[in-house]
Amino acid sequence: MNVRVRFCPSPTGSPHVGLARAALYNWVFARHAALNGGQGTFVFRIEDTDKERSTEESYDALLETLRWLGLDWDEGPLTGGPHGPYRQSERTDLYRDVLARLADSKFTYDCFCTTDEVDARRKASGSKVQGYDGFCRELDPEQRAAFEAEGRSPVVRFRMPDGEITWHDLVRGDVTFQTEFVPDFALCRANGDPLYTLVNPVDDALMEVTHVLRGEDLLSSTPRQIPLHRALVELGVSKAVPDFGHLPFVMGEGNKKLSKRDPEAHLFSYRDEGFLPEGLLNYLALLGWAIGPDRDVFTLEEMVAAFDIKDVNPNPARFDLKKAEAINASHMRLITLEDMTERVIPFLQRAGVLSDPVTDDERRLLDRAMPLVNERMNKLGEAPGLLGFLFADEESFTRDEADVEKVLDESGRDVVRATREALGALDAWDTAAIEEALRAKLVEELGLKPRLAFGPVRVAVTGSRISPPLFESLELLGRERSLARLDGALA
RNA sequence: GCCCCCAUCGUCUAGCGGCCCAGGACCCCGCCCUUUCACGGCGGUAGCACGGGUUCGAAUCCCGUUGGGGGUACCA
Repeated sequence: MNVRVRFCPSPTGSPHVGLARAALYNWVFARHAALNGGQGTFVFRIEDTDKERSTEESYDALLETLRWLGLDWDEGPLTGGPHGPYRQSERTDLYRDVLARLADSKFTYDCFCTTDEVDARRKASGSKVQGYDGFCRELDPEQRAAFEAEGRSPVVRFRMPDGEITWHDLVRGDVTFQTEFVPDFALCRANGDPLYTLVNPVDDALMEVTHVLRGEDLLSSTPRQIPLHRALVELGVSKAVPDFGHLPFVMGEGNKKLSKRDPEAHLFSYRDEGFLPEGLLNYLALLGWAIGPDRDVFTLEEMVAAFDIKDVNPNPARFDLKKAEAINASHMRLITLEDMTERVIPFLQRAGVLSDPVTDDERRLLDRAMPLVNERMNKLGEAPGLLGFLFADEESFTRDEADVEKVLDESGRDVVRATREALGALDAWDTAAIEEALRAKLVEELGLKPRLAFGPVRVAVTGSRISPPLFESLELLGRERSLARLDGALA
C-alpha cells in the first residue's frame, strides 16, 4: 500500500502533547506502511495562513518538537520535497489558482453578506441551523453591482451539495452528516486571504495525501472537506479523496480537551524536566492505543511493527502525569548506563553541577557516580539533586535546612563526631573499609540502629536525607572532602 | 438551541457472542528486600452508566435514556 500522511500544525503558541500524539500516530502509520515493501511518506506542513496568530518562534518550536521526539519527516520544511513549499504562507499563488478554477466551474460563489445580515435573517426565519443561509448563491448581475457600488467586497463560499455526506472513519466507522446542517462555508476572506477551509484540503490534494489522521476537533469539518475534495477531483486537481481517521482527544485534569493554556499540555516542559523522548512517546501512544493485552512498555520500532489505525480507541483519554512518569521510568531502565550518562550531562550543566565543557576530572567522577544513581532516577532532571554534592566545592556546598533540623540535632551531632573520629583514623579509603569502620563504631560500639546511625552522616556529607548509597558516596567524595564535610556539619 | 462524537476499575486500557463471577498498567494500601531514596518481589481494594430488546448465551449486537465531549467564524 502506498501511504502518504501529513502532520500539519499551525505555528501558534507552544507545542502541546495532543499535537505530539497526532504526529506520532501519523509517523508510525507511515513507517508501518513502509514495512512490507510498501511505501510510507510522512509529510510535514506548516499551516500558517492566520497571519495574526502565527509566529516564527512557534514555527521553530514545531521543528524542534519533531527533532526532539525523533520523528523525522520525508517532505517538509528544511528537507523540501516534490510538493513544496511546505509553509502555506508561501503557497498563496497555488490557492488563488485553485480558487479561480473552482469559481469557473461554479463550485463556489461570491458572497457579499455581512455577519449581521445573516444573523438577522436567521432570526427572522426562525431557522435552527447555524451559519450561512445561501442568500448570495444565485446573485444576478444587478444585485452584484449594487453591492459593489456600496463598496462591499465578497468572500468566496463553497456551494454545499444537497443530501448527505458519509465516510468510513478509520477509527470511528461510518459517520454521516446531513448537508442541510452544513452551511456553505467561506474559503477565502474578503481581502483575498485564503482560509483554512480551503488550504487544508487543497494542500492535502496537491500533496497527494492518502490518509488524514487528525484530532477529533476536526470531525465536523470533514463533511465540508469531502465535497471540496470531490470538486478538486472533478477539476483534475487531485486523483482521489483521502481516507479520514479522527483521533480521540487528549483531555486534561478537568475532563476538558487539553488546551495550550494548560501547563500540563506543554511538550517542552516534559523535555526540560528530563523525560526521555522515547518515554514520552510511549506514554502518548498509550492514549488511545495498546500494543497488547498485558503490556505497555515498548520501543518505537515495536510500535511501528504493531500499529494499525483500526486498533485506535475512539474514546477520549485523560493525560495522567503519574503514569507518564512511570512509563518514562521504565525507559530510564531500558537505556544503557553510558547512554544515560551522556543524556544527563546537559541537565547537570544547566544546574551548574558540571562545567561546560565537562572537565576530565568531572567526567571521571561522573562515570564512577552514575552506577550509583541510574536506577534511582525516573527522569534525567533528578540527576543534579542526586549528584550535586559530589561536585560541589566546600564553599558552594549546602545542606537541606529541614533535613539538618530533623537529623542533625544533639544526638545526630554526636553521631557525626563519632564518625569523624572513626573515619579520621582510617587508613584505606574504599567502600568496604568505610562501611566496616562505621558499622563497628556506630552500630556495634554505640549500639545505634543502622537507620539512626547513618542518617546524620548522610545529611552531613551529602546535604540531604535522600542520596546515593552512603559508603560509596564517601569513597567517591574522597577522604579530605568527606572529613571536611563532617567538620562542617559540626561547626 | 441544533449537529456530531464518545461511554469497561479513580486514570490509561485488553476484550471484537460462550475462553470473563472481566485481564494488564498507573495510582492507592499492606508485606518482603534495605544505610536513606529509589529499584525489585509478593499480595490487596476497585469497573462493564442505566433501561429495554436480539440470542440457548451479551461487557461484546440493536434501540432508547442519562452522562461527558466537540462543533456551530471572513480561527485552525
